[in-house]
Amino acid sequence: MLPTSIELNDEAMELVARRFKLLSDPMRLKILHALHSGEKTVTEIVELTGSTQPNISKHLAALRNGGLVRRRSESNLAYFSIAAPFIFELCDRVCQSIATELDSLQKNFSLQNQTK
Amino acid sequence: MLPTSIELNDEAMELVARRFKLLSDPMRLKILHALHSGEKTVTEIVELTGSTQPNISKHLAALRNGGLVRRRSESNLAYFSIAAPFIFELCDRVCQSIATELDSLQKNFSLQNQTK
DNA sequence: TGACAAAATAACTATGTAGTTATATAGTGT
DNA sequence: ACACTATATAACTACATAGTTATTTTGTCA
Repeated sequence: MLPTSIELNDEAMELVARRFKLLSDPMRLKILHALHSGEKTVTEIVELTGSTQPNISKHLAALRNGGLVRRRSESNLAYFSIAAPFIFELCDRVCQSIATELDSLQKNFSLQNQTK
Repeated sequence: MLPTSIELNDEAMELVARRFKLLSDPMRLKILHALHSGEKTVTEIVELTGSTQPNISKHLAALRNGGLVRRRSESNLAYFSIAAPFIFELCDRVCQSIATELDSLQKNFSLQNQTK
């Protein structure tokens, strides 16, 4: 019987997909963006994102569960911070790809509009 | 009235999130993985992934719509290929982060089991 | 034209999840 | 103990989407 390298692959894909999934929501991206400048309390994040407290708490729980943020308690405040800075590399790379595509769209548009 | 830099930000977050979302599904990752070694027909991808033809066609449409793959017609075959190779950089980076975390888990486990 | 194969699409089901509202928990200061 | 604030959790709604089955479209070849 062959070793199930296919199944191992499936598990790996699952793990990777789950990570990307954490980054595939605009509100979670806003939270991570808010934390880019340093740790923040839940209330601060609520204000920065314009969302509601329960919603932010839930997203923070997901991000924490996925290992992307860290939580620290002080008095009755919860301070959250980035635990996996590499996510910003990912975001930058994606932004770059988007910018490149917009650029070439623009270029094509110009070419189309050139008088020969 | 202030320029709505907040709203622009929201749009950017949407764009980035949508890109990550394409990568947040195991089956789509398997498809992209299958295309890593070169362009493939739909039927070939179906066989490599073990999924069904309609499911693969739908995922391919999503990936194409998101600019990640390209489609080429020849006779009555549809050849798909990678249009945005940078996605492999992203996947590699994520895999790396997972590996690092598994490593440190392993290390912690060893430390716990050390006799003093 | 008719039979066949490849791929796309439609309709449907089932599941996941973002956001809301209401409530519970926990820490602080009086 | 009480009031107050910060955060977490529960229950719910609404919507998106992965996968399935059935059907349609399109090209090839006889």
